[in-house]
Amino acid sequence: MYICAVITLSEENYLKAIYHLGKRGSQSVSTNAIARKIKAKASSVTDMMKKLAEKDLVNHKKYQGVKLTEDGQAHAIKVIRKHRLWEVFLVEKLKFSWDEVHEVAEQLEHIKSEKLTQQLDAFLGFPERDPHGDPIPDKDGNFAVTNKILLSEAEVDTKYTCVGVKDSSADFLKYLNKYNLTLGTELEVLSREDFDGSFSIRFNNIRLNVSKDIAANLFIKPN
Amino acid sequence: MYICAVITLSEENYLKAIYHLGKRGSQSVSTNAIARKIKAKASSVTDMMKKLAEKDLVNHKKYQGVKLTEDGQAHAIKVIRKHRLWEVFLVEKLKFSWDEVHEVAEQLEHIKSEKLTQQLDAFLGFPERDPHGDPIPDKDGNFAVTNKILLSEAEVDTKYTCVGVKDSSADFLKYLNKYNLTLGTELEVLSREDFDGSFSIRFNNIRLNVSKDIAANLFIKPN
DNA sequence: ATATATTTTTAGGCATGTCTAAATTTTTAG
DNA sequence: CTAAAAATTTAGACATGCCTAAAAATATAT
Repeated sequence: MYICAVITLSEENYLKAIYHLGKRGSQSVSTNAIARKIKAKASSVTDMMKKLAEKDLVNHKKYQGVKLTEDGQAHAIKVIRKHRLWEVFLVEKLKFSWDEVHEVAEQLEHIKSEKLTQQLDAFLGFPERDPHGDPIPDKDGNFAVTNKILLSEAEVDTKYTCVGVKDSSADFLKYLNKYNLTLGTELEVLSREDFDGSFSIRFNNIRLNVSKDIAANLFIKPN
Repeated sequence: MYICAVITLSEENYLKAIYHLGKRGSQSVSTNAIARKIKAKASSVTDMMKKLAEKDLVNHKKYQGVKLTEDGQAHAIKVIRKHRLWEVFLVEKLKFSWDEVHEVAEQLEHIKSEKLTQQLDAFLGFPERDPHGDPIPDKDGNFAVTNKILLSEAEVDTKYTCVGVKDSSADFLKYLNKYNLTLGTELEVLSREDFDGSFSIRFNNIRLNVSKDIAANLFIKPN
């Protein structure tokens, strides 16, 4: 068995960013996109890409962006698995609200212990999704995919179920809390305004107008 | 309220080391002692002591060692609180054995989130001791003290209860596992050999000879 | 008391991960 | 097609936290 070089906390954050930006690591990602995500300068990203390429975690062609290698993708998925498991733990066991978990999970996702991850998974009952509706990879890196769409892409006069959020910033989640729009809520799309891209929806017997920005961050699936 | 400067992971490890070496931070600790504990060179310790002194976490008199300030002690206790709470979590909830928890707790103790610590404490039922018998500080930094002694200091022909371990290295704990010598076990001290400092003890109806080294690492209290 | 040994500090160097400023390559627009 | 704009990389710098080697202070032993 081959000994995996130590991957630092910083490197893990880059791998995760590249994974998310490149649609699960399948696409090539630009230096600038990574810089925005990581909140670092492009030059810092280039430096790090050289290091990750050296470790065979990404393929880097000068001026052409990077793509995760098999190894890089596998590692990114491990970090994401830990992040999402910890989120479930925080909400289910420690009574955190879904808008409070992200920051803490960002720290916990870097804890290195195979046994910890496995046992945590078992303790939580092998959950399939985190509190934001995102799928949790299993120990082999496989995870469920749903035929989810964004509310902004929904058909009018159709019924859906809310299954996830694209943006899990506290502000967005607090908005959903305010209107009791939780995952699993059934909703009907009543109309769409061409002028501003806003939607009128009905759920729990209330009618709500949501802006284009809200609609572009809420995942739903047809009933 | 005053804003506490960020304390790095490395700084936290030094604070913890000084706390343990200086008998809960009450005594002055030498540079070399810290270096041994941290497994770093004395010169690195001096560098770090300057930084900690700058942040008012230790008092450092040149060539005279360091002592924790109130702030430094309070912070060390917070780290120790987290370390011990996570150990309880790993053993009670995730089925870790007491000889496996240390390394993982060393990572988890640095996670920064007041709420996480408080909720974890509550989730575990506000435990008073960790799996090795060490007291867990409460949120204000107070913790139980027991009149424990080392087996090596025990009276012959006296009955005691095993309440903790001084050294919690995996090797020592595995030795105790082997003989089923768990915390809470009642034992009788039968004799002590002047020649090698070993003890003969009886517990669970078995008789066992333990070396000086074992005796110097097992805490007991009189029944 | 003084020479030797030990401890501690200083000085200078190195890797990590970041930055700014300048140079280079690629993309876009006229 | 070429000039300007945008993206990317290079070069050089800095803070952190560690190191080695040498100097300084303290402790120990005869």
